[in-house]
Amino acid sequence: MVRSFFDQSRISPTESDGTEKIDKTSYLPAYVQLANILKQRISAGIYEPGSRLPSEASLAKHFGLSAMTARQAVGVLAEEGLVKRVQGSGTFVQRIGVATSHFGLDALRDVFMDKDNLDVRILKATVESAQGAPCSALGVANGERLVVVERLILYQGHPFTIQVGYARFDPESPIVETMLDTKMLTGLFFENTTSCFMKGELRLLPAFFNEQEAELLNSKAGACAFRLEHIFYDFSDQPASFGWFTVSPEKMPLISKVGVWNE
Amino acid sequence: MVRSFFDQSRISPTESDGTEKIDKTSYLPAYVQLANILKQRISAGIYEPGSRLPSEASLAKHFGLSAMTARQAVGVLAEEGLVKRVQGSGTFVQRIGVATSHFGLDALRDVFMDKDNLDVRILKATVESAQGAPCSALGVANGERLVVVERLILYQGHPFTIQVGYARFDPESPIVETMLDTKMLTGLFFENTTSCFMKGELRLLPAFFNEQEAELLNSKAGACAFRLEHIFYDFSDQPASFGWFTVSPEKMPLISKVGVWNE
DNA sequence: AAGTGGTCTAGACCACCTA
DNA sequence: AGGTGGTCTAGACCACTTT
Repeated sequence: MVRSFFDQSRISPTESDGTEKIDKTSYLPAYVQLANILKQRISAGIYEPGSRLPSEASLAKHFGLSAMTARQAVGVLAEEGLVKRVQGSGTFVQRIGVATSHFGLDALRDVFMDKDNLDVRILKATVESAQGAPCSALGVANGERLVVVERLILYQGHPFTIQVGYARFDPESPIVETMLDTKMLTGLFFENTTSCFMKGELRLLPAFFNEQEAELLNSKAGACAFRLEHIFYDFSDQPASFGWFTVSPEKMPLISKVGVWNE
Repeated sequence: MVRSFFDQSRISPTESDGTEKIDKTSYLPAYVQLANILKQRISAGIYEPGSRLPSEASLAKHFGLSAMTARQAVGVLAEEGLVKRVQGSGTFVQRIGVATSHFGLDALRDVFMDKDNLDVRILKATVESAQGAPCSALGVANGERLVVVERLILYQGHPFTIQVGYARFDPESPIVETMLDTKMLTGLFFENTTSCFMKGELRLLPAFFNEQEAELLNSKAGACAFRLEHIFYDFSDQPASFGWFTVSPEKMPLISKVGVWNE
């Protein structure tokens, strides 16, 4: 059997003796303690990938908890993707793999939240005829007038990203008002403002810097970059705004951990 | 006041009359029904961004539910990022923005799960001297021997992605065994196999196809692509395997929806 | 002190799967 | 039929924030 290389003694030098208890006086909630015990057992190979976890009822009984608390513990592992619940059947240990993973825009959020160190320069703010991607993204006829705004966003004094934004040209629209606001930092596409959008769609794409972008962002033309496209919809579900951020992968690393990391 | 363009009458043509009830005979769980009511109120502007949701206790009372059930409903919105809970203070409606978002590798998962339509060709399987990225990623000395495997993965008969993988050369290691297995599909980096890794780290990068990749994947050299790097660690927390997938953005779209989409 | 989210209990019933 | 996860109740106490 191939797995003989990975028998228990080799897997888990710090063997788990099965005597783990829940410390009800601990500041750590019981469900977190149980979740940690389960994680440790998974990482030690006691619960192998593909196998079934003890039922929530038996966990509750064994650890002296109520069923809801045991369930909450299993829920932690389920949210982390370590385990998969199947109604009527059981909870099964998942094998780790590249596809069970997701990437958050934490780096972007951290930068946008740190308002004190943010600065914005308007590179361009005009009205143009619609054509190409913005035209189809906003669902407007070719040649219709669109507001175009380009911004250079600096973080801690250094160029961070370039944003390009399009919107239908409507003098009464507060979207256009906001787009043309020079204090754009407190404007669209950031959490810290009064937004008039209820939903949006983001798309992450690989791209490379053109010469202008490379110069503005202190990079090299042709270097690879992320392009984060965004479409926001207004209250009548019409696409109201389209645009994208261009940012280098160094400034927005997309990293994801899978499996058991905290033991 | 700028928001005058967005007063209630304009926001919500299908006004919510506040008479929503929980149908306890419905097949839809009560907490889902309440979550939907809350979402609708948010999308209708009844709960504006930044404002506080009714407390879980008052929701429970108003809708005739127990506190736990009301809490579960609010939890749905919290998981979706529509709302943020602050202990001791309340639950607040979040404004939508680019940074409150995450991208899953659904497309990759769908392909890797559909084993019937998958095919793998080994492009290369050799032992080389370590240098460069694989060398530092695996934490081995320059010049140490590494197993290198390159695979072309086809989906429904068409080239889908190229994978390159490195591992320390250890004749006894089942990792190497698995890497050199020509039936690699049922091998490493996929969920549907016996894995000997307990944790891994993924990194998503922008890249472009080189000539070989472009030819194998029916694309053009210089076209932008995603590069999904992966490092897996063995039971002693040593990096055991390093590699990456190269895949075109058309075949692995990374899309994320934010805000209220189901009304 | 009052209100809020966070945890927890000891039950209960249901939908689903497997034997 | 029995086991499993999924939902739900009606309480309780705690930690934290606001007043």
